[in-house]
Amino acid sequence: MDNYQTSLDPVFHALSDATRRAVVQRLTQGEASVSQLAEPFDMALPSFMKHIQVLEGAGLVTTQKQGRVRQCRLEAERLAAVEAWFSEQRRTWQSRFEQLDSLLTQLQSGDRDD
Amino acid sequence: MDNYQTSLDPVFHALSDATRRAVVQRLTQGEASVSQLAEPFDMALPSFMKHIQVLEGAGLVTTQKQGRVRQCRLEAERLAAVEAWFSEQRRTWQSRFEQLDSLLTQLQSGDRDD
DNA sequence: TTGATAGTTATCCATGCGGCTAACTATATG
DNA sequence: CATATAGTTAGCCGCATGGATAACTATCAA
Repeated sequence: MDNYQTSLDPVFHALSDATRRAVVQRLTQGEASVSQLAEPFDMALPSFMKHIQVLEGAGLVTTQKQGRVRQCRLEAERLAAVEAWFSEQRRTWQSRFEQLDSLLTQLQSGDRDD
Repeated sequence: MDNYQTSLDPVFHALSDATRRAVVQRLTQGEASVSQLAEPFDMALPSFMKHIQVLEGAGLVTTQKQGRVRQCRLEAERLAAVEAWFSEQRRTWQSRFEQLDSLLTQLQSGDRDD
């Protein structure tokens, strides 16, 4: 229950690069081959391949070779796992915020004791 | 509208480290000084300070010096901005998924034409 | 079978990152 | 004033990252 936190390291790292985020974004629309994914980027193929490998290592993308073509697809559950981390943070932060808010309301109503 | 994507780089990078995520998590509960934040970690202070600086550089945390103490607080809007990126991805992915689903349903109903 | 296509492997390079120590500044406090 | 406390600054180190090129393998098409 705490352990999954550790595995977030590579996922966040994978998403910390604009090229890789663009690839993820592209893959939300459906599968694509490596060269299809690489096409928009002014980058040598081996360099681009590293990005794919980082995404794959993070579990955000899975790939499969069909003939000489490697198809890539998004692992949406992994994205969802990261979203869950944010929800958790927001939950704590919001509950504190609401406590502060109600405290402030109390203080204000106590102020005007005319 | 596309530009904010670029600024996500440092935020994701900041969150790609377990120490920094733990700091964020701690700060959801309220402000804290640098040494209070550093206490759980077996790390020299200057090393820890770098983490705070990374978080600050990403806009996830703001700090303010009161006397010799530096207070840190979470910038929740920044967290929310990242959450928004995920929602965007999920939105695209889900709509594609629903299309595939309805397509599949159509094919199945076409199958049993007895 | 001869190309062209799609990746892969190997190697190199500059820069950045996450840790450290040592030495310093500035503020409380006895 | 003297000393402890809370950060800060500077510099070092090893390793990872993101880019490149060159040369290779494997598959598809004419």
